[in-house]
Amino acid sequence: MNMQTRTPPSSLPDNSYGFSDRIQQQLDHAGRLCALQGGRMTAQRRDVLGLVLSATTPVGAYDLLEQLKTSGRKPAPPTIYRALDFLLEHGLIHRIERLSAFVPCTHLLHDHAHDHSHDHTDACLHSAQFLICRNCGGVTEIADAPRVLDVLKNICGKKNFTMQSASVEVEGLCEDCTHSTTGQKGHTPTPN
Amino acid sequence: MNMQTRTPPSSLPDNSYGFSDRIQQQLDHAGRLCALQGGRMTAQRRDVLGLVLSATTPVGAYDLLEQLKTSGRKPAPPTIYRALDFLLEHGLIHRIERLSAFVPCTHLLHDHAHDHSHDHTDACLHSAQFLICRNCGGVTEIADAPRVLDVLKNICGKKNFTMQSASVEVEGLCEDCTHSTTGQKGHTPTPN
DNA sequence: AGAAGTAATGTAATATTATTACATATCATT
DNA sequence: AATGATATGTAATAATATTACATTACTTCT
Repeated sequence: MNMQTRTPPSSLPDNSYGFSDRIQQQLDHAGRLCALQGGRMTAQRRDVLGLVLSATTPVGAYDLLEQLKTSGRKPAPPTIYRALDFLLEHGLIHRIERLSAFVPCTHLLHDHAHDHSHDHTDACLHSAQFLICRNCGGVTEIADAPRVLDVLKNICGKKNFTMQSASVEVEGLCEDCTHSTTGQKGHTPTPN
Repeated sequence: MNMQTRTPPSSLPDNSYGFSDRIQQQLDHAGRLCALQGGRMTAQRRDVLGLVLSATTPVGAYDLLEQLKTSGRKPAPPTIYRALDFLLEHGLIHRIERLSAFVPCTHLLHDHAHDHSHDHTDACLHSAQFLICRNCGGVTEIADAPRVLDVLKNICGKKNFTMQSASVEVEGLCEDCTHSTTGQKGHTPTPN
């Protein structure tokens, strides 16, 4: 292996990055979700997901690459892209096309008291809607808007188009940035 | 200048590429539209738009670059990106984020017997919806689906999000490709 | 027409994002 | 332990996009 990093050895599962308890819970939940789909949540993938979960705004692949380097690994682009592909395929993250960057699926971010795995899979796999703020860079997933997807399904039905995935990206100014006159990156986007 | 190309000098407006009559009409219409917005439709921009109009599937920036080289010019990337930016800003083309490629705005493709300029500007500027076929590469703009945009506006209203632009991209199989069992790129996408 | 200012284009270099191809290692099962 | 499948390492390169600065062309004003 190559685990002679500065991070102290831990009995917890693979916490090379000192992820917060909350994020570790999310990671555990993600692990369960992808196990259900027959996927293997390796340490590498877990770390990448953890980094995406830790960010307050979408993260680029090469950003992640840099961050991964601070651990004991020396990853190259394919490493990160493979991890991202895996996470995308299992609906754990989404790609924001307009930013070439990645965010966690919102379902991972909320409470996991009950088993919402079915909801998650149904709703998130390869489809998502986002509000992207041009000022603060914050991105909000609008998972509570099934209507959008319904309308799209309807249209596709009429046109005999077989929908496999869909993305909706709205760019503009979030509530906070709309009201701030400063024109500066005036606030921290509401964290995930 | 640099107009010693093989293309014979023409009395028609800048038809370096031998665009069809239909495309020239569309180009003329586009010229009128962007004049209304105070834009200058130069020969370069016209040629780029013509090439986008001529393609049956979305075209990448570097594809266009190659094609432009066959004329008397020796363009570099900024040339093409500037032209594309101009055309985007004036709602004459759209960018398909998932493909990093460009298509003409559907409003240019249909008949221009009457003045739909207002419709065009309202509807196309910075917002569009697409069905993207993974098999044949064809892309259909669904301009007849204001409902999608309405739903989005509604959501943004509730969240106090100021929408500046929106894109909806649905990926899957078009009607023809859904029905063809071949698994091959079995047909030419319905032309623009 | 000539001068001045603005808008557009040319050019070289480089940044950013993503993939290919092939070697090695790890895991799960027998 | 041997096998096959899955995952990761590594080097090279492809594809997409931007920066910074020089030059040219258009427009307007006198």
